[in-house]
Amino acid sequence: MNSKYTNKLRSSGMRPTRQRIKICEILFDREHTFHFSINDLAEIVKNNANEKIALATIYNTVHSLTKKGYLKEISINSDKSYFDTNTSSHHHFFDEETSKLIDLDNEYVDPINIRKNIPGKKIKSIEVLVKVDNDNQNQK
Amino acid sequence: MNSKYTNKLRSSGMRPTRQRIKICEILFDREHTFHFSINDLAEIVKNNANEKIALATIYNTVHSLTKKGYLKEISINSDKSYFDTNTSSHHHFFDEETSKLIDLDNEYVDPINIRKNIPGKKIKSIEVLVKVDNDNQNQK
DNA sequence: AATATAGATTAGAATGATTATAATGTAAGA
DNA sequence: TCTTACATTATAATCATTCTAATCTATATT
Repeated sequence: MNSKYTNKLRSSGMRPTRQRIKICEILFDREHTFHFSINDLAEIVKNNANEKIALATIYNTVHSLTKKGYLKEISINSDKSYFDTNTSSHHHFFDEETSKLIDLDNEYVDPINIRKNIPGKKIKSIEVLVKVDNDNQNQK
Repeated sequence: MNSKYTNKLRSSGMRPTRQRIKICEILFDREHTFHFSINDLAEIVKNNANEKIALATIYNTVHSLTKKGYLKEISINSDKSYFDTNTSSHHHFFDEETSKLIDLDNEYVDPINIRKNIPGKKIKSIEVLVKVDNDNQNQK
């Protein structure tokens, strides 16, 4: 049981279990950034892995990876959580037709200056969500 | 059965029922913009109204008002929907400590220019979410 | 004003995402 | 190899939301 994720997990204080390694391979052995819901991931695990992983384990592992900073949670829709393997601060397009997320890297958006502040509060993040829809479609 | 909301509802193609008028009064008889979850609203209805309104009716009415453009849905948390009586395009602070939304009017944010586009897609909205937390608190 | 009916409300059941539980399994240090 | 703290698992529980089917009502028609 060895994988390039064994150390990554261990050094983050997570025991490198079979299930976690498998999930890491699915999530991070990719060319491009990957947006997914828990359900998407559970489907991939089911089709791809040669062993079952309990849904609760998938939830736990994704949440642990998020807490450790290897995944980023994104809130677009209220009915489901999305996660992103691109953990850098960046923005998103959300395609209303397909309900898919597309990264919008910082280089395409000028720095955003907020000319208001809330007493006693500190800005933790600034993120832009650009909703798009088909070009040839009428307003709803 | 008459109210300043009777015509507003009727002219939007919604029958002015007792329940809808009551909900409109709760939502719109306010000085300031109001951010709420369905649960918040249901609590207010329960404490404030002298009649029960079924939860399903509250959901239906809020969704109808949203569809008609009198409310705006905001996605912050994946576990709950928030709505806003300020339907103009504007941005938000989200206080991570209290889980409360605060309006961030456009005047405090410079126009945002997106230097990327998706073929065949048209931008419908651009919104900024600024997450804040207590100033004197350590990073998690 | 009385009637008919399309649309609205209702209570409760159903659904779907997520979390909790408690039993069993396992990584890793002694 | 043993031990044990942590993980995984199947299942049940929870919570927000939606569906259903019965009842009600606003309003157009008589």
